[in-house]
Amino acid sequence: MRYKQLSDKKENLTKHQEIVLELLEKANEPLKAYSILFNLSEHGVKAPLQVYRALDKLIELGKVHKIESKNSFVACINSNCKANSNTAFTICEQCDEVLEIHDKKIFKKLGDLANQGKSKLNKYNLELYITCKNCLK
Amino acid sequence: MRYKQLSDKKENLTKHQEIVLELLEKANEPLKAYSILFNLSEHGVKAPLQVYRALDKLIELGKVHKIESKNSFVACINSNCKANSNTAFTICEQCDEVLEIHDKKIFKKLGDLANQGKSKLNKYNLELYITCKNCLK
DNA sequence: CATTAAATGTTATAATATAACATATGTAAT
DNA sequence: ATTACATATGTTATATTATAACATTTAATG
Ligand SMILES: [Zn+2]
Ligand SMILES: [Zn+2]
Ligand SMILES: [Zn+2]
Ligand SMILES: [Zn+2]
Repeated sequence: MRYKQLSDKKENLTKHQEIVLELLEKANEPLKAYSILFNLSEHGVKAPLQVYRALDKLIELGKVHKIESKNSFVACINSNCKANSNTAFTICEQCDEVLEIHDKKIFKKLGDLANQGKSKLNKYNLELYITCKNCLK
Repeated sequence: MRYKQLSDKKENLTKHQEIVLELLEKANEPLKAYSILFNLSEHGVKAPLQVYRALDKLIELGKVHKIESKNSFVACINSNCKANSNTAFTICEQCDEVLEIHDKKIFKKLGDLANQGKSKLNKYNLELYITCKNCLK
């Protein structure tokens, strides 16, 4: 197996992958690809492709998720997401806060919705637009 | 109240709205906006905006849904979707078949996932990537 | 018919994402 | 260390998706 260390250890992300991930972790909110690009222009990231390639890899590693309905990206805060691309988020429509849903049974729950067991669930993408508890007050 | 008939009766869609909806209903699969545009160029639809405006209205009416992760649009086959923009689909990764999920309790089920009842679910977008029962064989 | 909201037409442009191809770098086998 | 190979980078151009801005038209209401 090639690139064993690069694949298995998070410390061995490439430079671009690392700074994109760091930026997303600091941001604590979804960022758009071009916003990442502008933020990192001082660090040698000069073209959209450099951002998209880093994002693709980070998504593949489960370290970043894409929020499809916002064309935005967030750092994963759930160590269980390592090897897949499932995403489940709440998004407050008032304050834009985005939180990753933690629910150990979510895969089963969503699988049940799929087709009463006749089909096989591979991956899910769930976006719940809410009014968060702070904004409800 | 203005435009009462236009708002309440599906027969009173505007011309563009009607032909876009008809195309989507005939297609039986998700179509992209520009594919709709090219398909309808013979019917006087000549610019992206004309498609997007019709789609926006149809989505607002619940007659069309957007599949966010595919930037595609489908006609609603569920008469219950009238007044909102909730979407729930299965998407077969092998054959690309897209089906709208019918589940009367889905709103409650997803609401439970949101935040143990501390937040208010307004709208959901669920995309389940599956291998459908035909492709499993 | 005057008022108003909604819909259309049109041109331009913004925002998001990928193609294509050349070069460089890290890993493993000989 | 040389070769082979996969992955990563750099760069330019282009494709795809979506909206801004503004003028004009159409349809319902009173
Ligand atoms: Zn995660
Ligand atoms: Zn909020
Ligand atoms: Zn529907
Ligand atoms: Zn299938």
